[in-house]
Amino acid sequence: MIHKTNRMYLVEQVASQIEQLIESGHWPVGEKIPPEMELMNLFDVSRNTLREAIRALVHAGLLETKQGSGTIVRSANPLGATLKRYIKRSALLETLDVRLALEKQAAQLAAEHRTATDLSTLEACIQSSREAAENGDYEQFIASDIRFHQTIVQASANQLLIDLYEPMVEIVYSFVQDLMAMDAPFKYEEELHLELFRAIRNQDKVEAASYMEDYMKILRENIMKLMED
Amino acid sequence: MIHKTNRMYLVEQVASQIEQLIESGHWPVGEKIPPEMELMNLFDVSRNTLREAIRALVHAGLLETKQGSGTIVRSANPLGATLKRYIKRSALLETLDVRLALEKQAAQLAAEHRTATDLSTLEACIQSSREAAENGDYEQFIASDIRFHQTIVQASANQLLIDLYEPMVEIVYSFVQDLMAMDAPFKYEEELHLELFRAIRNQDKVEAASYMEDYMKILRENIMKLMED
DNA sequence: CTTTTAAAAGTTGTAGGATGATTGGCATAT
DNA sequence: ATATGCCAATCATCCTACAACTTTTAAAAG
Repeated sequence: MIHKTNRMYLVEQVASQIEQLIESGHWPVGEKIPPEMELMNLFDVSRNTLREAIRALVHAGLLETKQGSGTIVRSANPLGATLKRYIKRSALLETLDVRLALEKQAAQLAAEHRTATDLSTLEACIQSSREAAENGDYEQFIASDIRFHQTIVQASANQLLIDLYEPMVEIVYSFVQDLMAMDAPFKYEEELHLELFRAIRNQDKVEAASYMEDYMKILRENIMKLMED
Repeated sequence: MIHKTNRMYLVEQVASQIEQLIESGHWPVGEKIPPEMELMNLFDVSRNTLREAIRALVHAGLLETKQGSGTIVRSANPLGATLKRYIKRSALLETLDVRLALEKQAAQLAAEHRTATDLSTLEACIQSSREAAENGDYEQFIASDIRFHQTIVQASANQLLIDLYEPMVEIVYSFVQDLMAMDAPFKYEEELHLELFRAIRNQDKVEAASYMEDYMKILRENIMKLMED
């Protein structure tokens, strides 16, 4: 059996080399990459070929071009941009269900793998959320609540789970923020967060999942209430 | 507050128009799209601009170009290709945990929303799996098992969940298929599948989730056993 | 008439050059 | 020191040409 000469076109070669440079950190996020002229010489391709490769990565969310200025690395995670665009067009309630699925699993895994650092971060978030709720500070409240949940997902030590969760929670909270801007009342479910924290600390998977489900149920109800306006 | 004039470059305009044509089904999956010359006239852009747009969609997995032949629509789901590439590079056990998360949630939602058609499809899959297991027919066994689980996810009626699950299960089963090709013994957990089916039919969310978890545990153990070689 | 072969047309891949649009920095003038 | 205008750098778009590959067509051979 002779393999079909799976020819790799120049554009693909260049694109995957650039991708490699980004993911390996040789071209750090936020920094400018060399101008087209240099890259043409570096990869020894024409301008068209190079630009097609760059355009592909721009569309994928890895790069960002600014006419007259240059091209910068926007992200090192190819999944983020695509997922975010997709989730943005999905129904909020569907997104919430998926978030529940991921975060419930994350809570169970976190109960297994949580480190001392994770636990202290979680405690700090709860503290910060309480203060923000008392002061009526929306922004700080949302920020520390996000960090609490992100910490749980991070503690799961499952990179795929982390990468899927990240864009999802961004979208959900941007909705929430829009809604809250209309001066809606909000209440911090401190006891629930504390119970969840304790379950993870005590490595009790079942309890952790259960409290997470309770929290999501309340969040869902709150969002639906807010959406009625 | 003056908004930054978010200028939309030609390439992006063309790319998003093509995306639209694909997602709306005007350019069906598997069919050829018009050649570059026609598209240049259609969108009134130069060949370079058009090609950059097409290249972006090729990289995203929506299109596929074949030199000398033409360009065909490869997929109407922008998420699929990116996710698949990503999952392929993830650890199998991490992927399994995420799959468990999604499918457990799917089972609960399916218990709520399942239709009569879903139920009969599920029954047919169980029947087909049993026959395949008795005859030792690997391919049919895997095919009908996949269809069983896909049907559950479809029955959840959550499009985001479906789109996330699809590439995941493909990767997992391609692993399984590779492993099974080495003449490994396999056993069909019929009773478990039946219980899961009954729970969904009876709209018992808790039972459905529980049986799904049991199944995933067994699948995980089997895969780990196979991977030891 | 059928099959084989070769030419031609069609299509995407790559190259190179030219011009327009935007940005950022530099030098000049106030 | 600040403001203005000029200039260079950089990306965006367009154009033409040729190469590589595929499909179709037509001619040639049997």
